[in-house]
Amino acid sequence: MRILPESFFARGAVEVAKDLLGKVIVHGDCSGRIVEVEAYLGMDDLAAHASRGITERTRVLFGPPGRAYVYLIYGMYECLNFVAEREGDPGCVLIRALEPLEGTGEMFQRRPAARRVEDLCSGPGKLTRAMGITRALNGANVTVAGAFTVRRQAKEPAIEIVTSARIGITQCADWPLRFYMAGSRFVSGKPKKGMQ
DNA sequence: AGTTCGATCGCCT
DNA sequence: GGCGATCGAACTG
Repeated sequence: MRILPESFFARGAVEVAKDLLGKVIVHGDCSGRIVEVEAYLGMDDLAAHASRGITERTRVLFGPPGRAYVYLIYGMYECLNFVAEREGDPGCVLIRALEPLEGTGEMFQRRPAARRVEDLCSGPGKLTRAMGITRALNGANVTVAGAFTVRRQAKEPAIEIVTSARIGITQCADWPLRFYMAGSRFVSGKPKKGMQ
């Protein structure tokens, strides 16, 4: 698998978000295929942290692309984003769900509440816990060889992308910036019968 | 210095 | 389908 270069991330957040579907996040011995993402834009997107301007927390969003933006939500969960756009231009992609590939034993140890593989990484807070991704990785460059990277498989299966509104926000709630793989059992949400 | 509330999850009904 | 847990960032005075 090849590491995605910085140029992959140096594009519009929506484009990067859609193209990240099917790519593989590797952290240590664990890896997972991205099946659900959300795009967060710049100043006009009031749901995006970057819309409030540069602060200690959001600084990495205004830096070079291909960096991890990891922050704490609700006092207990971490969320993983990858910075998009060119340096100085904010925009990022929130990773919402993964299909676990390698290291599932380690993932179950970190998330004893998960009963099935489908529950391991089916949400932004779940996947960071399962993969062992914390704020210590905030600002990390994922485009260079190391323990934390995003990769492209040699043979990428064709995927169908479904678009919807983003989840759990109040501002700009109707913007169609959530993307997920059609038919995947690993996306977040309720285990209802029928599709989402 | 104090307050508000959030890009969530898991347990309960 | 509702709600409690739990804490840091950002904003107010």
